[in-house]
Amino acid sequence: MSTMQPQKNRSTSTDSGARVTLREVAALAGVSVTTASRALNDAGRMQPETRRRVRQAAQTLGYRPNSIARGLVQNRSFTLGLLTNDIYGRFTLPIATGLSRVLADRGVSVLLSSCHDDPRMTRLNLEALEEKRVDGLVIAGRRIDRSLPVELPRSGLPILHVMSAVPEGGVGFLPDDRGGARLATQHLVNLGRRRIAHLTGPRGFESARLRELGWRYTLEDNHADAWGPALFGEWSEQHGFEAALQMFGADRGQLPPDAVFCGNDQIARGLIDGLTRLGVRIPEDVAVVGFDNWEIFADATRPPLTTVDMGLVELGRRAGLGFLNMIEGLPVTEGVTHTPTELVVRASSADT
Amino acid sequence: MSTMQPQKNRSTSTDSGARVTLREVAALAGVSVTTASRALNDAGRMQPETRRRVRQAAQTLGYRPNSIARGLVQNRSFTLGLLTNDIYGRFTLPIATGLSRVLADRGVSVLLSSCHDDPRMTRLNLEALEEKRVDGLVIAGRRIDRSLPVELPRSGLPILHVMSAVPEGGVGFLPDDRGGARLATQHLVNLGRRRIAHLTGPRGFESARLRELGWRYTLEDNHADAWGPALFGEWSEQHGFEAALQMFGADRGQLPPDAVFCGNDQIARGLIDGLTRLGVRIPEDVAVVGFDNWEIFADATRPPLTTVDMGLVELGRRAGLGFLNMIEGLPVTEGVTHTPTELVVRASSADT
DNA sequence: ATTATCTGAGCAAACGTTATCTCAAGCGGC
DNA sequence: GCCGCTTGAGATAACGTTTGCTCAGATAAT
Repeated sequence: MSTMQPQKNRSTSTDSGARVTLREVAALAGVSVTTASRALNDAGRMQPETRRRVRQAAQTLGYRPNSIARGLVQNRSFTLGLLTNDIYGRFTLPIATGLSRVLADRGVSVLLSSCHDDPRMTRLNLEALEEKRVDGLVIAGRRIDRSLPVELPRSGLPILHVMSAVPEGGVGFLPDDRGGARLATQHLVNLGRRRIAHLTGPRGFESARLRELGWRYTLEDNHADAWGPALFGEWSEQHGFEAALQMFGADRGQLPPDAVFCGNDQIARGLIDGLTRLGVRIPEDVAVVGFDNWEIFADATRPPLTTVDMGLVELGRRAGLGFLNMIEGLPVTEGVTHTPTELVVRASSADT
Repeated sequence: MSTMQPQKNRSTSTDSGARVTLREVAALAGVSVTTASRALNDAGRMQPETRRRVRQAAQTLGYRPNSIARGLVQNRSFTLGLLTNDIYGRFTLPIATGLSRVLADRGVSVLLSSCHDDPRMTRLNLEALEEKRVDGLVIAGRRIDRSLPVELPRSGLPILHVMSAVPEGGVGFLPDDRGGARLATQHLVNLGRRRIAHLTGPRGFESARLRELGWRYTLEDNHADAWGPALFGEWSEQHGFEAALQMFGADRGQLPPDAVFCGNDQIARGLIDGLTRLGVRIPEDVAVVGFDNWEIFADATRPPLTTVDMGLVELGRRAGLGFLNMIEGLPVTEGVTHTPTELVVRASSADT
């Protein structure tokens, strides 16, 4: 055990721990604080030489502008609040990555608040974000048809919803579930498969319904028949595993599917396990495509799984751009924007 | 498309969008700003009645203190920077949860910066955190024997390392890998297993080495023999799957193990898949224990997997407490603190 | 020459708090 | 009735920026 003192250095000349302020930069450059400020911000008019001198001084002293002071006068915090109920961050972290990728260059950082569907926690977090005067709020959920238990604050604050229900008149970004399903299904059609089944999560999930629609419509577009109706169930390996037996096990008086589009990678994983056990060959007998591109699953199946990537990083990026537009008063697409998905082809749907 | 104007309301009397300031609260309560500030902060001496009146006024107006202004004068931002290279957030998000759980009550929020092992990104993020004047920094990695590619900033700033290498003289929090391995192994011993194998990740990982040590020492403590040396390999299902064949497939002129302690849940998953295929019964013939309690795996194995939970939320909590102590100049344990793990017993090691 | 315009730069006032003094009133002790 | 002490509260100066205004000198227009 040892005691560490917090630093309490109100700048005394050359105290190395103390932060250097604009005043010191100005002094070194031989200009006023005003001029120094303008020089560093590329604002105002001035002799190029003066600007250069100030820059040089800032460099020498290792000056870092104090974002707090700047925030006070500009009434901004250069901060975006990310409120999420995602515990393991499967969705939230890629989105956060995309967000900061566009925001970092603009000096905006992300304040992460995970409230575990706990209203008290949510309120506490929201109050903290409010006091920190975040420049905007991103509400990130886990499913696109539920909203967080959150009473949204003062009007005028830019708010974006991602991976969650978007309220009337709100701005939101969701992955294009239907489009992703189309990509997957079209891919299977293109491979020459003609008996394409769909195996997915609970009917109660909007995502499941949208993916089913994408599957069905794509088949229609191609004048192909579906292999039976979609099999709704749990978002679990168990569900996929059991479906394998159901589709191939007993004689159903019907040819089994030659391709299965699964609503997520877990289901696909279970299905593949089940099929493998039954001696069904993948992709020769049945091609399998998943959804999510959760690599821990997609790479673990044998063979590796072709799957739809939701492009969550890109989704975060777009949300970030939307946010930037909002705080600058530029036009922003109201309502829901669907961001593109991408098919990642692996061996489970290889051309045979 | 529609245009949304940013709010630009410098408080004009009762403009509903404008933030209410302390001045207005003070006016309503009929006191000076100074007094209002003290009343709300439980500071100074004053008539209880006065304090009450100010509180009431603040309540009425929906006053939220401006953390930025407060930060400027107190030279704090009430913000903690969390720098991580974890992409999917498997480790980082639980840690962040633990962190904010203790920090939220103290008004401290978490600024998330994920730098993907990209030095440029890291520097950019670090600069942003520096300009935001974070009160401290938590460096969160993915493995305990590597540090992030990061040049740490001004001395005096509290820095904590979690799930990453802790530099000389630094403060760090790591899960107790060895202790977790002991829990797992002792559990198997207590079940009466006598031929306990260990199947884990690459030797190059400190975690793998520590878990192996915990396994070995626990066996020694119990005067039990190990079932062969530990099998190091990949952190993958593949590795577990192949090990199953190796242990049980060919005749090795040796009794197979009656228990396997795996270095992580993926390996355990692969092992169980392999064993099941070989017709080995779990837990009757072989008990299996994993490490990580990654529920997506632990619940997917059949039977469900007994595994060691690293207690990452608790780890985050402790790191948060450490941070609070540091900024208050209280004693902090230097060096590495190992936080407790917990055994989560499921059917794969049920008593038979 | 005289006036208008432009240029480069500084002064001073914000921004919303907290912190350091100051001060008046009340009160008990002598 | 004077002195010290406490109590309650306000005035004022920070904190480190940005920004509107001012202003002297240079340059261009009349």
